[in-house]
Amino acid sequence: MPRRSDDTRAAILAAARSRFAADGFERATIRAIAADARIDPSMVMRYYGNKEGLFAAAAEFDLRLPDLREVPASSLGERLVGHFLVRWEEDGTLVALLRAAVSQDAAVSRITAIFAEQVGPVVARHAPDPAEVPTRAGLVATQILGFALCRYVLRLPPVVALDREAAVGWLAPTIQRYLTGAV
Amino acid sequence: MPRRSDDTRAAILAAARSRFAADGFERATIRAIAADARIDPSMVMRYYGNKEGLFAAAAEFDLRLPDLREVPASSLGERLVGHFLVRWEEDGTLVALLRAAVSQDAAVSRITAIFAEQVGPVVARHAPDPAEVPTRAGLVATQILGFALCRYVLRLPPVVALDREAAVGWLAPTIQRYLTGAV
DNA sequence: CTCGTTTGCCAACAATTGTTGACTTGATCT
DNA sequence: AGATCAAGTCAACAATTGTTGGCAAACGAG
Repeated sequence: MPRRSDDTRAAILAAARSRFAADGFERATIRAIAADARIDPSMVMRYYGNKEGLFAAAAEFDLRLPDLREVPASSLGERLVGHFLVRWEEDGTLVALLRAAVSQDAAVSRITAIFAEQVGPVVARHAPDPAEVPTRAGLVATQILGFALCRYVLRLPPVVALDREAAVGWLAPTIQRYLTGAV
Repeated sequence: MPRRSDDTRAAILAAARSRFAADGFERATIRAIAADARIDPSMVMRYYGNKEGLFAAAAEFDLRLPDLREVPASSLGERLVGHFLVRWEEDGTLVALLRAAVSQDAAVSRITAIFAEQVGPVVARHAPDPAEVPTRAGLVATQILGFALCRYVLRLPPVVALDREAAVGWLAPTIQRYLTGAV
């Protein structure tokens, strides 16, 4: 059932995502988030319990990986990298997670879970050997998260300068090999 | 000339590196660092000015990349990845830099500088086209930093589980292609 | 309308933080 | 020995933080 405070809750969540993404967990203060949402800081506590609860709510995230069963195995890397790039840019949540992860165990668990539960199955469907699935998913994480780190958090100039096409061109073969390449 | 306080200064720096690496910039408090070094917090201020000054001193870092001019171009990736892994594990400074980078502009500049000044020349010596050097160095950064992030900061289980040999086996071809591969 | 519940704001608390200044100890040099 | 200066200790400040409880207004059910 819809509550009268749903707008406020949503405003808090949106402000929290943006602040967490921009400043990380500790530097994003509840007072700043509340100011962005134009409400009193105490409302945040009422609706989300405490700062960690707010983060947990703001860090809810679905990669929305498409169904790749009909995609030829050889263009898997390309499709995956393309999807990641789009998803990363349209939703700041992943950046918030990444920024918070360095000091927030909850964020680490969330990232771990995302790669295990959402990327894992895709890998499982195409990896040569089931025993290698976690390793391959982990390797995919190293390249995808590393690219996101350099592009959206560190903002290394040459990595920021890459357009989407070039980024896919460089990263896709890497992901492809981590998914299906020989050990 | 050696000062009588050199031992104290070194103890502060060591404690700072370890705390920054373990907790990140904001959660590593001066009080905790001083306690580790068994001195008064005010000594930190006296010798390093403020917290940022302490971090700047603690984040001094040299990759110590070996001279790779005589290495055959084809085993460049392998040598580089191996060196990175060793360096990363013997010195916590890089992890401290990585952890601090999400909220500390100084750390970002330092990482940017390290890759531009220390990795850049290696790339320059082997890249087909000089114009591509920054891009290629940036790509190397995405994979190397991504691996370090997943292994030492996030501690993703499958990435932690890789032994050095396996890690080199997986990453070396990626780095090799970013260094010398076709665009 | 009336009552209870929800929503919101205000002020304040306790803890922690980086940082500062005054004071004491100890070594070094004349 | 006495003077000088670095090295170290102690206590406190000012600001910021997450968090709490009380109170006023708005709403919805009866």
